[in-house]
Amino acid sequence: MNKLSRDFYERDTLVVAKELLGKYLVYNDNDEEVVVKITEVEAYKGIDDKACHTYGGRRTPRTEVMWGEAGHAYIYIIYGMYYCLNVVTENIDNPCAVLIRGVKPVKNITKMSYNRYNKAYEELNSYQKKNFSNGPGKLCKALSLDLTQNGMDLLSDNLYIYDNKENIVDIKKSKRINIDYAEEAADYLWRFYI
DNA sequence: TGAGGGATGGCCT
DNA sequence: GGCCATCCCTCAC
Repeated sequence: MNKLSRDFYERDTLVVAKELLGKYLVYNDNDEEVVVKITEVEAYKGIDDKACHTYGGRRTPRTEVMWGEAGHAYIYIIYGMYYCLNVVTENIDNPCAVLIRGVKPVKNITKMSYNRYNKAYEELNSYQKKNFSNGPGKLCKALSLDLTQNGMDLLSDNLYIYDNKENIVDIKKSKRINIDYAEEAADYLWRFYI
């Protein structure tokens, strides 16, 4: 098992974001292991990035984890109803993160399906299967992540990312999603997907 | 297949 | 009091 090291996360956010594609995210929930493959991410580059929660040096209870050590999970509530999972990057006091926007189930899809729809995967309709975990709120629901896991160390045994040694060749990029308020930063091509 | 809109509540000023 | 790194349903085509 090639669990990603602290060094991996303590680097430039754009580099980490791209290299997270194809990696496997593991969550041990009550001794039931769920594994997914990361397929879509976005980079949020700290105090100079108008789309970032820490833009302008904002440091609040919500963003506190981003100001800390790289390799921890930053989870927040969005639109009052959903959770988003981020990975903290760069150094302490340089509050950057990578948002995990999409994943594909690798192991224990049954548990994920019950988390998501309270149904077996085989019972889902084609729309539900197609949109199973292709969004930040959806993947948190599928993995059963909420604020309980905020700040969790990704070098722990409960929540971590490992390198499956898959060769990712064709990385696509685009503007980040739903950050129209971010002026010129809304045009940066900091969304990466495979 | 895509656009349009409602739900919903914590966070921050 | 306004904003928001979303999701899902509806409806039209």
